[in-house]
Amino acid sequence: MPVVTTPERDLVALAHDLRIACMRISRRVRFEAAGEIAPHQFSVLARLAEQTRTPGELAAIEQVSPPSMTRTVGSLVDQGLVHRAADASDGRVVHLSLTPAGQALLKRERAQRDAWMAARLESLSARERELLRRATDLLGRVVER
Amino acid sequence: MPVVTTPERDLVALAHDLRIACMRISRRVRFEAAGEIAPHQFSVLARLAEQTRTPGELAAIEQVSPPSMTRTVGSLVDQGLVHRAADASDGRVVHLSLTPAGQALLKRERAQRDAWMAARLESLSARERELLRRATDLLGRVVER
DNA sequence: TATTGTTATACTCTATAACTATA
DNA sequence: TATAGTTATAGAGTATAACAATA
Repeated sequence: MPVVTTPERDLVALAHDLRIACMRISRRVRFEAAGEIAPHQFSVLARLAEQTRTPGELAAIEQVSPPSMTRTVGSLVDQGLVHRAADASDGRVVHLSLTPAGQALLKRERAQRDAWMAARLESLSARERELLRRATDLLGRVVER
Repeated sequence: MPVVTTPERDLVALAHDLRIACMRISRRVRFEAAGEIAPHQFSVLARLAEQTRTPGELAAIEQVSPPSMTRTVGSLVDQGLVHRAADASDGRVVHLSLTPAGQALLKRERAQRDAWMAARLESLSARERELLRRATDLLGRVVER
């Protein structure tokens, strides 16, 4: 029986294989380069590294309820990783930012994850790395909002 | 100031960007193609689709404690997605497998995830898809055990 | 009255320790 | 005595509902 190859079929097959590859890498990074804090805490630190945010903003970005974010932030504050600051003009608002310890921890975690990934790529040829370089740029472009 | 580019630096930069791209895709698949069951339940169904396994094997593979797996499996059994069977010769052992409903649910979930990914790739040219095809194969080879 | 954030309470997933059944 | 699995209990993370403070 001949294999019928249509563009649609190719696309779905590629989508499947690519998704599996990405999710497998993601899973193994989280498992094998697991660090000092939980994933949801890491995620919040990463958001706060971009810019100062309020609890409400973080809850929306991370798609959790405000009470959950209150709890997560509270834990990070207790660990000395995040700083709470009052707003100058609106007494309801809280501004959250990373402490130096929070910045240092985030940097360590990221280095650990990058090291895991780099170790997988070490055996590749220059040509293969160039292929992945271009594929990475393409992926970034394709999934951006 | 000239940019100094060493092979090591390139490798780490690629590892970082590639890791970020993969984890972002993984995250968005889980968020935006979220289905009827929780991620840890999905993961167990996927393992049981490969082959019949015992609770202890699943706990080891998923890196959770045996009691946690007992609970997860219990929930899946209650939902009619997984079947428990006694071992013929060893009364302590339990064999777990997917029910038809479990197989169907797993198939639906995977189709939903693939559809999300395929939608991102739709706008790509044939040349770009070929690039991703080769990158996907490379990734699979690089991270395999 | 609307908004921001927290507290009250409950449910789920996780873990360690203890227990049951079997080998 | 060791192994496979479950039950007992407790610790996080999450959710909805109710509350406090502020605009």
